[in-house]
Amino acid sequence: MKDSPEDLIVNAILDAIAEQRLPAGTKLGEQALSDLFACNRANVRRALASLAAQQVVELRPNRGAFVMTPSPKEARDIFQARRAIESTIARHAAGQASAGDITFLRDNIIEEAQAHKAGDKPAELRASRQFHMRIAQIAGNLVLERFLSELTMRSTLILGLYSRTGSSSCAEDEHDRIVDALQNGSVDELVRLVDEHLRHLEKGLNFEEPPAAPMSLKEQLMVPRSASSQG
Amino acid sequence: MKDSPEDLIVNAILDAIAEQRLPAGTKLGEQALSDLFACNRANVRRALASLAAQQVVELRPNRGAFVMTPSPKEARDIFQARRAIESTIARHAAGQASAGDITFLRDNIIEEAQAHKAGDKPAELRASRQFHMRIAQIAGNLVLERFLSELTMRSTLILGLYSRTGSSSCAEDEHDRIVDALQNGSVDELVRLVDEHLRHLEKGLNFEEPPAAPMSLKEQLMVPRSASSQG
DNA sequence: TTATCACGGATTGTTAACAAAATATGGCAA
DNA sequence: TTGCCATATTTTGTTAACAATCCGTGATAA
Repeated sequence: MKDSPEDLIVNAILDAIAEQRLPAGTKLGEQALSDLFACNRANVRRALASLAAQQVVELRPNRGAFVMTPSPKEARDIFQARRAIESTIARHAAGQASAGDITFLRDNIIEEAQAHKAGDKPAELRASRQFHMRIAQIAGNLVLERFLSELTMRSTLILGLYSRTGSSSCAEDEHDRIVDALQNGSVDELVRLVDEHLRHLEKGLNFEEPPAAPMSLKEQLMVPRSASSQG
Repeated sequence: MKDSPEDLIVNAILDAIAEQRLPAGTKLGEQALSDLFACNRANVRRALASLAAQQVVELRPNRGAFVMTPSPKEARDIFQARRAIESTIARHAAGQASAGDITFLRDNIIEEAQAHKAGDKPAELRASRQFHMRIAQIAGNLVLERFLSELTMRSTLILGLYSRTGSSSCAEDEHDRIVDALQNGSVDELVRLVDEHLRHLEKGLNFEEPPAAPMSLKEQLMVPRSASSQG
């Protein structure tokens, strides 16, 4: 069960993105990563290639690797894909949930609400993502589960770029009703709720104002004068 | 527009798999690949990491890379996922096809039929795959298009492992009717036809007899005694 | 004959050094 | 001060050599 150094890097980066500790556009330098994980650059390189294949990282030749910055069009595609995949997942998960699954989901909703109240954004995002992924596990289709894993990851990046202030709180009650339907085994109701939930999430996005992309630690501090608020 | 050596390797392997020139289980030696593509092993390694992230290649530590051998369960998951994704694609493609799209698809059907008659399996598979991928392009969702690309690739591997003899010929007429519905813009009809088409494809699989996996050139010739037909 | 074990060749995994490219720095002229 | 250019440093890309592991072969013993 020992993970290869490459998997370690991949998972660490995915976790960081899932909790919005790594915002879109962040540069992922090879040296920095190989120092952090105490391994050689070859492993870092393979890890970045894997992440690039999952569209979570952008590989610019001779420039390096950057956390992907989804465009509005990509955001639209991703949520459309999520509706397609999560609807199917819901259809197959309905009535399949064990008692343990239901307990997990109920607890998860509480956890997310508490994190939200406490202003702990990483914990809130992690919980929300776990909610969707757990239902995918219940459905039992590993392919759809993997696709959704990728899409929720990219959704987190989108949220970080385009979400309106405080728009994620409306989802709490929806998660509750989804578990109700999941437990009752009312398929059509469940599918409807999931689809609606995702539409609400997408509606909470705002593509008007620019992405406001922070690039790296250094660039966050050393902003070119014109973009600074100071005269 | 110049491709990096890594992309070159990835695409070459994907093409080979799509045309069933590389059967499931084939070993992809690093030396062999770096010789073939006249590049260093580092690039080969990154290419294999990308392919592994797409589940097209299996990376066994200290053993090497092998073309993925999908299990029956995986086959089921993959076709289930295809129905979910291609239904959605169909819904968004209906009525969106240009004249050029229709021409391409009609020609493609003829091409596939001719290849089938001529017994040219690679050409037939390539055409069939192009048919599905073109419709995905018409739908205009890059995420779903990429997912489908991966799924069709893996479907080809499944076909190579589990397909009954001559079960792929029934699909010709179905493709025709799909283009009809696509052209007419009759959404529900199109979705129904696509779903049915995929169910027929899946029904043509036979999981009873073992995969009969050829592993490498050498192993195809040097079969252990018990598996040989000669006494 | 059959099973086990040791050895040699081949393949994968790791590391370090080098080359090429891009970014950052500082100086110069307008 | 502002814009431009040459240079220095950093970072990515490439290559080769070395270490570790696995596979096939053949010898040995029951």
